[in-house]
Amino acid sequence: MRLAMSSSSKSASSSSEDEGELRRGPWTLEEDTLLTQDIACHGEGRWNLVAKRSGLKRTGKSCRLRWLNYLKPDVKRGNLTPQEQILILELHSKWGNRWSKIAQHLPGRTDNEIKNYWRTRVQKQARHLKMDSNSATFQDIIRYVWMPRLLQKIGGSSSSSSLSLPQRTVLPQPLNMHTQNLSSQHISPQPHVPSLNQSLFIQQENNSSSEKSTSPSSSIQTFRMSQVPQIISEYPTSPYSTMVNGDYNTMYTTCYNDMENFSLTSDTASGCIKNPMGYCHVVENNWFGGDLVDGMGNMDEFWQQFWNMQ
DNA sequence: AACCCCCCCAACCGCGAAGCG
DNA sequence: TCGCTTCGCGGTTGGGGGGGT
Repeated sequence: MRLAMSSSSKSASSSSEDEGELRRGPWTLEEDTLLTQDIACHGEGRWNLVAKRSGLKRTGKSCRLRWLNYLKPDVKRGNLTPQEQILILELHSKWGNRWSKIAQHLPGRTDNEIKNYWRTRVQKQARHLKMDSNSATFQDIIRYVWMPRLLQKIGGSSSSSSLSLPQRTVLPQPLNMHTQNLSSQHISPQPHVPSLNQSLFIQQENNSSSEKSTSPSSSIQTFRMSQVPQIISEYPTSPYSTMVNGDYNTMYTTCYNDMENFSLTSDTASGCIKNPMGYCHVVENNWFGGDLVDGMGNMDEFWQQFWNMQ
């Protein structure tokens, strides 16, 4: 606990805070009550005044933060719903780290909470992928992996959602044209929700296997994830076809050749491969446990399964 | 049971913007 | 216009707790 101000702390006292020691650290129930009562009587704002008037040995700043992030009645507690997560991902791609602006579109959620979500969940995955979370490649992963996964969760949930996506939300929609090919599959995607495999993986028909991972001059084709839909639609008979024929023994290797590009190859080996061009992930076809609709409690679980495949 | 490690999130900090006399 | 105060934002920190060994 760091309730008392440590003597080494620098900006402990500023201007009008000389009388008595300022408290820091976690708020007590008594402090919460004092603050809540004061705001109930006098309203928000003039936070330094609130701090003095209520008798709290806190800075106005601290009072404001406590109220806005915790005590305010409409602050929503608990985990972010998939809908909220999608909204955050989408709005962040649009506005970057404008947390308060993003928070305005999530009623009851604070900028602090959204910022924490981004740092602890999203940036963590970027770190694992050895990517900059702002890189185009990682943005593509969010759009073509993460968001479809969340959409599946929403679509797969029978409960009605209280938060609907705004009209402008651009849903990931690669490869919808292949949905009809799934009729014989165990995969049963929700309407308009491409399955993860559909979204991401394309299979190389001539399996030239292991040397791909060691020779940068092999037939690896490199493209951005966002190009996948176009590539497939433009070259339906190319060496690549969508992975819809259910060869569940095939291993897939996703090779990130650099920060901006990646290539997709197939391989029969398992494990993690380093190739001279960069970092490779070997992903088993059934890395999602077979049925894409079932069993994914949350995105952490999703990523957990992803990394367990490494 | 004890210890360690890591993650989460509440709270803090610095700084620039806005407001005001 | 200036200087002071207040507000609000984004980045960072570190305590608590859960999970693993």
